[in-house]
Amino acid sequence: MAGPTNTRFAVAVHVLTYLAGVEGRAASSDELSSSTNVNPVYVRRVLGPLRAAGLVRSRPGPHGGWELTIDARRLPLSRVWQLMQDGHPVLGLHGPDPSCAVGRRVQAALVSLDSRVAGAITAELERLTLHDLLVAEPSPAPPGV
Amino acid sequence: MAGPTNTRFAVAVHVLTYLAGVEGRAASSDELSSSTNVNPVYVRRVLGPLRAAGLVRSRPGPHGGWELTIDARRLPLSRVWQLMQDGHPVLGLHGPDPSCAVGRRVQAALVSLDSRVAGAITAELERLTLHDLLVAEPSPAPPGV
DNA sequence: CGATCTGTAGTCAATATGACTACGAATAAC
DNA sequence: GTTATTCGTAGTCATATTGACTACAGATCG
Repeated sequence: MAGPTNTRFAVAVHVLTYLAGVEGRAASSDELSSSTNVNPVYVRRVLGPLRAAGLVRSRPGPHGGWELTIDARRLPLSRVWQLMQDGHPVLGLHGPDPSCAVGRRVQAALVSLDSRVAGAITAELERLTLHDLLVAEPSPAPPGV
Repeated sequence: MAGPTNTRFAVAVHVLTYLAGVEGRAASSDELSSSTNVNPVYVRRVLGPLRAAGLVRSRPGPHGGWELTIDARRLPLSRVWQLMQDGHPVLGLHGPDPSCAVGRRVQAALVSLDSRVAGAITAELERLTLHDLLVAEPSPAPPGV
């Protein structure tokens, strides 16, 4: 189980925090790209679901870009996680032999377990809002950069 | 965040449940392969860490194979999960621009969040033992197989 | 010895992930 | 209107992960 190689949640949190920090003006996907170090197209693709959920707004054209449309204090990270997870299973599932009773039982148990684990993650992330990240203790700048 | 494509935990749980069900004799990786529907080599690779942790034992030769060496009632699934996870992050991380303060702050927050999420998952899985899977309500056989 | 099984290296195909190019459509400034 | 900016999205490509599969050495039992 080498961890997920998927950075969507991390990028989403990063971008939202960034937007919360520059409240008042819009930030382009190019600007967000520089801070996150991922491709601007990828930024736009990650932000798509967040816009659909009403967390951010985007506008094309000069002085366009992305803006937060929700109070950072009222945005728990669980919301972001759920939007990025989009119902996908947390625990990987296999495809056991359907004619094996043990296989069917384990499979059913794993599916139900997955919901519970997703719930546990949600509950844990519920306790932290975007605003908490904004006021978090800043890390020191790395030396020699 | 398309879920993990990794089935190690699922296979491990499946195999352990299977072994708990045939207590008394050893099951070969070929037999386990049939039930789980994964390659026998993969089964052996998944079981490696579980053996190292003392959950199972293996013996080569005729009538050899794998045996559970621990009471299923005393084996919480969290143990299995931790062994398969092996310290890997649960939330994917990105590599933000180190010269950006927001980036550093978010990065640090995500790392700490990851521990908390892993802890939440562990706590949830702690509540279920291998034995609970053994006595779980069996699913009905799928029709037409 | 010979059959059976594990242990492990190594190859391969399928899939996931993101970087990147490209271009159309929307918007603002002039 | 014209031009510059920025989003929206399709599509390609390199890389990494995953797990199937082959192969074979070593252990064990009859």
